[in-house]
Amino acid sequence: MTERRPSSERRIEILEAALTIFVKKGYSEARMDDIVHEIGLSKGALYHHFQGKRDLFIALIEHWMDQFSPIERGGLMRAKPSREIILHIAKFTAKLFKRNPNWFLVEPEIWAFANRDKEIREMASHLYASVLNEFEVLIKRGIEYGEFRDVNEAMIAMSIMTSLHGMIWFALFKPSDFSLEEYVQLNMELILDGIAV
Amino acid sequence: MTERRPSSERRIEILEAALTIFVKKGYSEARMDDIVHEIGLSKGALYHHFQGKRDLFIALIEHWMDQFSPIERGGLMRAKPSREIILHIAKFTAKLFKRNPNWFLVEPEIWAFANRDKEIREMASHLYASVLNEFEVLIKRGIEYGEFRDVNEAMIAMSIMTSLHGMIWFALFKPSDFSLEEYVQLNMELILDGIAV
DNA sequence: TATTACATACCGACCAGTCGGTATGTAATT
DNA sequence: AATTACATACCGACTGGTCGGTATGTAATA
Repeated sequence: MTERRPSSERRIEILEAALTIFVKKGYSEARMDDIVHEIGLSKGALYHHFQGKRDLFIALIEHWMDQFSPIERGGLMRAKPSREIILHIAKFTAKLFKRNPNWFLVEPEIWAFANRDKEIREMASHLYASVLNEFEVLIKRGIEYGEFRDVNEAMIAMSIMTSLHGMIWFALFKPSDFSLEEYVQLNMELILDGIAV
Repeated sequence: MTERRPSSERRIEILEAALTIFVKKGYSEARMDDIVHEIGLSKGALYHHFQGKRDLFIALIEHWMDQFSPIERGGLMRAKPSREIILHIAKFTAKLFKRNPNWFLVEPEIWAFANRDKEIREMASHLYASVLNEFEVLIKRGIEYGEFRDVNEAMIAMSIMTSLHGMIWFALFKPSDFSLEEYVQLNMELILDGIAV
């Protein structure tokens, strides 16, 4: 029998295994047995910690959203110009991606699920809204301080988020022309230069 | 019994039904019976025209890629500046999206499949490479004619494609701040202004 | 000794794919 | 213009493996 561990720890371990499997095979093709096998646990154990597959996936999304909260705090240095903060967030995100691509590669899976599940769609909507809002605030601030032109901040926030999402496409189809960091960096500068006064 | 129709017609009818179902439920959750039910056909008929589910999906991707070939010819007016052509393609794409969102909403499904199926990944890679190439050519041309600064054309091409992909996110999470057309238009102008001399 | 963390054996709904058969063409032969 | 021969389009009951979930047990821990 596997070493016993407190539920709080084991849950996280399961969630991480689930992430790996869900990314590799996709939600529907992922087997509960695969996940359990990944950590040498039993099905009974899995169902002891989670109610079922959907429940596990929702827990995973919650866990996933927590992992991204550091980004929200990426704007620690409130003193600096918005441009610097946004570039920092972008660089930080790219680094995060390099270290753990799976956190990003689940996203299409979440999208797909959101498309047919209202609750999950609302969860995702909520997250994206808060990310967008953070960028909007930064841009608004930049406009007020005469750093940016008087642009539509919601639009620019979306452009930024879309660019960051481009990383996922990048990871899937691996274009060889340039590196991920270059892409994020240059793309972000393109946007920021575009709205500079 | 359903009216008999030549294979060429019936295949397309099935592919269109498959598109609807795959978008609504996702590949794995889509049932062959769902597809067949959509057009009032029998399972036997479906398996007469296609070898299986995966085969059907591959055929769908091929059909899907054909639908996008007009985009490649969106740059008919070779005389005009690249900026105009690119804006035109973007507008055209947005219009296409409005008219038939399903053609775009399968894309996450294709991505997800590409992630676990080499053949499909290569098909998708090939398409994206050709789309990227078209934009690259346009940008290179713009640089040569002194329309754009001396930028990395591969990078900008990716920025453009990423922005267009943002439409999918848009359709899924429907932000209320502005319309799809506005997003595409403004986003594209942002990029093009950014690389203008 | 009650509870928590796990294991094992098992269930049964579900669904891709099969297959024997029918119906409707179409083109050569008489 | 029948008749024969073959091809294409379609039907739907059936099956067999798969996999999410459950029932029941046991060992560790508090």
